Amino acid sequence: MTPVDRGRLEGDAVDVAPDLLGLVLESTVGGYPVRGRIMEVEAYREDDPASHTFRGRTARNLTMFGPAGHLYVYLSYGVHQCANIVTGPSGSGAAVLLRGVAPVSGIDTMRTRRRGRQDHELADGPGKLCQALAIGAHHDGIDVCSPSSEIRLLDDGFVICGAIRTGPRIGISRGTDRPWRFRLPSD
DNA sequence: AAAGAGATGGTCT
DNA sequence: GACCATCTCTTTT
Repeated sequence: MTPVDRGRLEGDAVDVAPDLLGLVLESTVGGYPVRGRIMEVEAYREDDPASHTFRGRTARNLTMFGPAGHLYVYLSYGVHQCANIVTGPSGSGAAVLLRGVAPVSGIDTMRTRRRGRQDHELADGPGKLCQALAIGAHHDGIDVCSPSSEIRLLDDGFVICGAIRTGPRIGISRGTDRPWRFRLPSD
């Protein structure tokens, strides 16, 4: 279980996105360690009409224009938090949306935070994984490559079995032709 | 099994 | 004032 090197995240979001599959997202919020394996992601970049950065810098999307390896957190539909890993060279306005993780450890904490749900639906959506890992707006901008961060990205050497599935992104109305959604089998 | 609708608030036009 | 990078519950086939 080693930290992910920032250099691995500095490429184009569309190339980095499938490389994030299988990595481990860890949260130590509240002193409860929780780990989930990244099963589904989507790439967003500045030249992309579906991206928050498409129309340039704003107060909200500033983190996406910053250095790779930081967390971009935003409020979706006024209800749910969504978390992204910033990618690309600094200033490129790109990130990878974390759409789903599978519990690796701390599953009891996840059950508490997502009371009433079956284990397979603890973190199988962008809003759900933020609930399960207790990721909030105050985590926007934190460095997931730093050992001292509450939210971290780790590599446990997991080897992907089977082909990565790709397809159009979910929940958007523009840029739907870009097949920038990536997921592991058995999600 | 699939489809529909409400919640709810920040962001941008 | 419109538009959401969603989730859950309810209703309909």
